[in-house]
Amino acid sequence: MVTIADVARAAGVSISTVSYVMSGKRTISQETRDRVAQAIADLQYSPHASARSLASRSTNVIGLQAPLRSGVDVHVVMQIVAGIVTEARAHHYDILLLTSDDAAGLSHAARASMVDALLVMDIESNDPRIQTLEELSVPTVLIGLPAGADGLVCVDFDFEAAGRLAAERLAELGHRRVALFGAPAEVLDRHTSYADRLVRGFLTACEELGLAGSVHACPSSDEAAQVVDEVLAADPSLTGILIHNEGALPHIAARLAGEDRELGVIALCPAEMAGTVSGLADSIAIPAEGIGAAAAGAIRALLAGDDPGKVVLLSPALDSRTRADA
Amino acid sequence: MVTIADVARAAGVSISTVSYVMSGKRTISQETRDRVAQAIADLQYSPHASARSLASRSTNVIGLQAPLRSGVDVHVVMQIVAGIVTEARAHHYDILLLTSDDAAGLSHAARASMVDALLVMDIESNDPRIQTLEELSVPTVLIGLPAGADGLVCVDFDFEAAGRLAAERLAELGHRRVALFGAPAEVLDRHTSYADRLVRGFLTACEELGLAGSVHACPSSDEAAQVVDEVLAADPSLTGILIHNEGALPHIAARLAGEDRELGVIALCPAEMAGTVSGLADSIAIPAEGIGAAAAGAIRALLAGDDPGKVVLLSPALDSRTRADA
DNA sequence: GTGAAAGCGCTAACAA
DNA sequence: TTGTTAGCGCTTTCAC
Repeated sequence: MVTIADVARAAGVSISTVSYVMSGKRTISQETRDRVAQAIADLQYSPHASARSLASRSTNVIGLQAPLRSGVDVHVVMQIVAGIVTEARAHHYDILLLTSDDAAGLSHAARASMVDALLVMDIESNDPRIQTLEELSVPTVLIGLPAGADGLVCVDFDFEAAGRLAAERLAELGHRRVALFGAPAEVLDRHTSYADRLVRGFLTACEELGLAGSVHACPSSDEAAQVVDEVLAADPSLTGILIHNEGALPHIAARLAGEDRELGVIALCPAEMAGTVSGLADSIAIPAEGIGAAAAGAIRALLAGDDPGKVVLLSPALDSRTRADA
Repeated sequence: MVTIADVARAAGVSISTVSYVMSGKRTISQETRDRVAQAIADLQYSPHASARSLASRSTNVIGLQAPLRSGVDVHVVMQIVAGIVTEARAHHYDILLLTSDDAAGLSHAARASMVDALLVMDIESNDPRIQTLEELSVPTVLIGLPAGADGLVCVDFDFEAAGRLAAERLAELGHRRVALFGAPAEVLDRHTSYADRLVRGFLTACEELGLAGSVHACPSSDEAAQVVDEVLAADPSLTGILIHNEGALPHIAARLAGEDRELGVIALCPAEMAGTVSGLADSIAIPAEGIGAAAAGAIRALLAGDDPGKVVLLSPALDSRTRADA
């Protein structure tokens, strides 16, 4: 293993000079700087991360708690993580994927000084991890918007506005009876933040607009088609539909393609995924990668002492498609 | 921040005693052990990870390079990662998600002593990272099976055997002209290890069995249906089909449901995903989580000085479904 | 069965 | 502009 002392010796300088060349915290003559840089390159030196963080009291690592299972849309999760990773790399941060999904995992990472900050996904409206996080005094960003988001920075797509937007669009298209085919029951039941907010926005807007709106949990498989069948059968004048379920989307779309009545179908999903399906009147893109980037950006701001804002919500937009299909 | 010195003081013992209580590397009287444990609990002490790894020369962290974009099946990737994470946690390892996807990222993590071992996914048949890894002298496991897997441990599902198995099954069902609808062109073009091996196993077996076999890249969207249309149109006596493309699977299955000829369709995908689709004669499960667990297990063996075996391949199995549908 | 103390490789005063 | 050195919090020899 090559240490800073090896580099110093090779360059004929002291170890602090090497350290200062790397950090730039001191003015160094061009000549020594070159010699040190050369030695570093020659020896393929990388400073020992642990030694550095022990001395500097910072790790350049962000702890990430991400949902790896459950009924979550994997595409969305992956893209959010990709956004986090990209933004993190751009600023020389690494991501520690916490292997525990509870509050204890978070406080352990924090207390053991494994991370400079925490990024927590899959937030529920009343998330048990929040109290722990607030006591922890580690810079923290939540992806989601819990009920009592008191002390913590929250970043997310504005699902509530998206629900509203969809309802308005369906009303505009002339639909009076509308339905949201949403997340699996397990996700709704545990009051996952985004699902809760989408439902709230959708139903509130329906009420304001005088629409008859309903919400239906859907399994993320072709069984979703059965749910759709039942709902359509129960209400022959239901014509407006919002779909928010990655796994169910292709199956629901296929099912609706065979329907007689004049439907208006809006999908809420990543943009590429909307392109995968035909028969949509409209879609609202979930900017998954943007969520991740915004969250990582908020962490950076926090660590830099800047104010990222208490709540950062990415606005939804219609992506009207004038396709001839379906 | 609470340090080992705080614990020692609270328990009325020396620092080294606290350390030995935690590591168990020395016999300690029951009484002192209890006092120390009590102090640790009272103070909510977690040893400083960097200090520990600086002194002990090990991090308890595994570096993971995972594919976050491209045409890869996200479900499979997520499940593999979940398997890794679960197995890692069970043995008190954490996962550092490397934010760079090239060889430089790997060698940096290794040289900076950020990790005890490396786990590399999305291996290509001739992967440029392999040489770097071999020079690195860090315990490494690849998920995939590159051409010159000389010095490194490889773990994966046996895609070659799966291709063979599918061909045999199709032959057994009486099909003489068969097709593999596989990964997107980009994945095949860069010779991703699993795609390469599946094709090889499938075509080799076809030849041995006297089947006319063909391979077709498929986009992971409903455009896959067009590929299927063309292939079926071009060969009216093609009846045996193997599908290996998560995104395309529902669309291809839907397309095939409307076909007149007597088809035999096999899907190669995670088991839950197969349950999502109707019209399958058979399926072969990709034990994604098992792959991750096996890979993490191999890392453990490596770190423990045991021999995980040079190549660990999980065997495929048919999951015949006697469904009445389709 | 327990302590004292020498590092691990680095950063950041302090000194020049 | 550069060097010397005291820690950072832990593990692990020695020593008892």
